[in-house]
Amino acid sequence: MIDEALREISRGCAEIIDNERVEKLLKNYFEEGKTYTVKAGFDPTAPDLHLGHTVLLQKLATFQKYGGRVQFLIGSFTATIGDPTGKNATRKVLSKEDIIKNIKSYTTQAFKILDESKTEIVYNDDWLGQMSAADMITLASNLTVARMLERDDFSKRFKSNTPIATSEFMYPLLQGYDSVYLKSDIEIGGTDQKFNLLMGRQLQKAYDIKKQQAVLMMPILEGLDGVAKMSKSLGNYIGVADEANDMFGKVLSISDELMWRYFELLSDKSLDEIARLKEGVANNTLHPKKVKEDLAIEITTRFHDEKAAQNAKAEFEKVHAKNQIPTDIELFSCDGDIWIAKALVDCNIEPSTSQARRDIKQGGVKINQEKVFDDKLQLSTGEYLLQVGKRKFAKLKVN
RNA sequence: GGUGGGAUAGUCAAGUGGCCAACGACGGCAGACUGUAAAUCUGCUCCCUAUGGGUUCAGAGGUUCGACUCCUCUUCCCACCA
Repeated sequence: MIDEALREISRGCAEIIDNERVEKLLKNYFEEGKTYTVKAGFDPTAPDLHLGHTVLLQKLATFQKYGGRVQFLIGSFTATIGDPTGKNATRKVLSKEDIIKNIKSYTTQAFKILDESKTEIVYNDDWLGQMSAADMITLASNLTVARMLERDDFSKRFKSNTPIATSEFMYPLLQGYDSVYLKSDIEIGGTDQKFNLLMGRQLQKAYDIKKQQAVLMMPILEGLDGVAKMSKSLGNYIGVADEANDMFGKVLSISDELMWRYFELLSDKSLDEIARLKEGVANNTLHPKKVKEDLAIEITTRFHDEKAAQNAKAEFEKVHAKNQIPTDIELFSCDGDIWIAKALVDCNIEPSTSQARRDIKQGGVKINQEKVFDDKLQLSTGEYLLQVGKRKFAKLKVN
């Protein structure tokens, strides 16, 4: 039992620090029914979760299966500083109102994966906001500047003459102090959080918490480009709240290489089964597209439902494999004749008339399925199906 | 506090009086090829109904026929010294 739980917990993990502690906690749970706390922090800097976040959430859900009580920490205080991790510039600081707004959509999305009854939502504003200047100084004395500058992200910024705000130095300390306050047994986060996560252990020791938290790190999920970390600001993400069609399409657009990564970190399939699929693709008994489709179905089903996922698949085939037009196309209308470039801009499928003209000249624009090359074309009364590239569509009714 | 260096398009980064809407790289968009994949190749990449016009090189002034380039002030960043 314990072994099975351990295996499931360590699946996909990049690193576990203090594995013994994890084992002990599990043992206590299975033998005496004792629960334990698992902390994970989330910065409400963006209102929407994406699959990168769900890697952590799924891991938390696994812990919940085996006696873990999740401390879902909203960094309501720390968000006002901005986590410097992995950033090469000081992050923009959020206003209180933005944060509150973000939290709500954040948690509803999270509970698509987490068991709400085993989750406690905590805000670090509650304790960090109470700290006095003296408390801060005491906290800060736990860390030297030299150590801080050892951090890769800071040292890079330092070397490249990118500014580092002093407040950013406080970030790891505050995150670590959260673990002190919450007396967390385990904390999980991305590998890029290692420094911050370990700070929790160090501070728990400094503040005389008997047991230091175990730390479990998950790999960072690459975004759709397969290179950079999935993030909203880079636009390479699949959002939890994405429409089924988008979600399906986005998964299918990832490279074959990246697909295995997504399988490992996002799929519920067993590692054995994934290995089998991989082998099948390698020896040509399985078509990679088929395998990717299954993954897309699985992920889409998780956030929508089976039916929506199947519809998305059918829609996708229709639009892309058979080159037909999608079912739902946004309809626009205008009065009087309209210049084609202007029409494309008005329908939000081109950013500027200049860009529209360029695309037209390059054969990237279709009207009613026919390529157009005349960038001076006027559309007179009637209904038109406008298309830019492969995936931007709009219907326009000219009155 | 002192001294010196810097700020250029989405990002990095050339340009040091007219040849500059500004080299190049990356990113992005479109086309070809495909499995809407990847890789590759080609074109484009400030805005504007455009062989032309407009607004750009941190901000404000100035010198000049002409400024991203020179001068002054301001803001921000960096380095060294204190």
